[in-house]
Amino acid sequence: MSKRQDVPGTASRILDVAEGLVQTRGFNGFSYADVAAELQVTNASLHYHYRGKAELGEALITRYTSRFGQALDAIDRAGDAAPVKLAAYSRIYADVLRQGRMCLCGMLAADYDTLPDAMRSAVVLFFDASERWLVRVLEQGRADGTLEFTGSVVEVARSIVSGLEGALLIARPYGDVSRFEAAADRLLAGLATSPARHH
Amino acid sequence: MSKRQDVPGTASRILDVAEGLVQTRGFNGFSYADVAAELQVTNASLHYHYRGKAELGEALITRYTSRFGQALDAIDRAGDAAPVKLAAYSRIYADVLRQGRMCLCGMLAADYDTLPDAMRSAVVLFFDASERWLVRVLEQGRADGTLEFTGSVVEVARSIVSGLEGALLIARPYGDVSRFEAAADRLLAGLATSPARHH
DNA sequence: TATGTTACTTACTAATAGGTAAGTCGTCAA
DNA sequence: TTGACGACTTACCTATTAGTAAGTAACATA
Repeated sequence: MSKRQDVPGTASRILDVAEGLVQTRGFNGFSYADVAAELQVTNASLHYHYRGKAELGEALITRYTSRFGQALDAIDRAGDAAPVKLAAYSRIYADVLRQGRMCLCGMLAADYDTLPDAMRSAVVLFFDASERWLVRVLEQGRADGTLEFTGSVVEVARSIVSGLEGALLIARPYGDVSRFEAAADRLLAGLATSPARHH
Repeated sequence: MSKRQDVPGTASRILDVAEGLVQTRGFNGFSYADVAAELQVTNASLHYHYRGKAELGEALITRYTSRFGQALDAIDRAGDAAPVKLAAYSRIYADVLRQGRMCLCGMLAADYDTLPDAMRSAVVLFFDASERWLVRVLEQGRADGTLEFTGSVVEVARSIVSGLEGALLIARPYGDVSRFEAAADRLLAGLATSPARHH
């Protein structure tokens, strides 16, 4: 019933290594051999767990999206005001950058033209899910007066996603987390009402 | 003294093709063979004009940066108000997207970890040049009252660069130029004072 | 104890990668 | 007209790519 070994299991350790490689080098910037070498298994062993690079890529996005969703759920459960939720959201990105990584799906957005169809759809689903969560937070914040903005909620949600992804993208060549933080803070500061005005 | 043929010349046609490939597929998503096939020359001919992929990449960034600089000079020569200049700046990005492309240096920012040193420096120079131009425009706009913003000019300039690059990045999976435009408009609308207030 | 099943390995393969050495062919200046 | 030069091509080469076929050792179940 349970796995023989409860050390993570090769399938998920393959995902761990591949995830890091995609987030730093892109989907066309790593090979099965890179993953195999780091795990000290053979190339063929990877093919046992994931039929091909396309399937590995799909599994990568699926797991990443589900973990991201869990992080968003955790933010929801904390039950803070909308501006605090948005700050927590941007902290997810900052943490990725602190590991010297790009957002997995941001990286794959750059590689989009070269991706197999199943991966393309999965990337879009990630951004859609992010957008839906942000829309809910923005609506909450506007309703309770903690957020203030012009234009549609969807447009604001999209500009947050693209603003944070862009800030990640540009911060990496400069190796400078504070560059990301400054951009993220500006982005979100433009939405929050001054604390005095709340309620 | 002048070229035998004034049809573009192979060296620059190589750059044209490679540029398109990098902007759509990334630096690790194309090969010398792809470029050679499209130009109907041999692989070895590319090596004659550019010693290796690293040198080709460098030439690509240098030309792109210089063309970008020319576009910025043209905006300056038009002598419009700062908000108009910023709109023209964002139009450069929109035009790239309309060709189904990512900004060359935005794409290379994603590939950054895999790039040779010379290419890395050149990418950073591109962003620095963009930032310097934006800083001048922002200072001009603040001085003449056409722009209004909190925080340092440099931070605003950086948030414009990363905001536009991110909007490009995310718009491509959706194949939707209007997604970019909406984000770009929001980004710049937050800086302009209402026309009535000018001077 | 036979029969699977899981998680691999060894030993390949064909295609593609970037790159090189040596030659060819037309043009041009002396 | 000769010889140098620019712009290539032919013919390689080696490493790496993703991927496969067949086997095996360890365990589990009946």
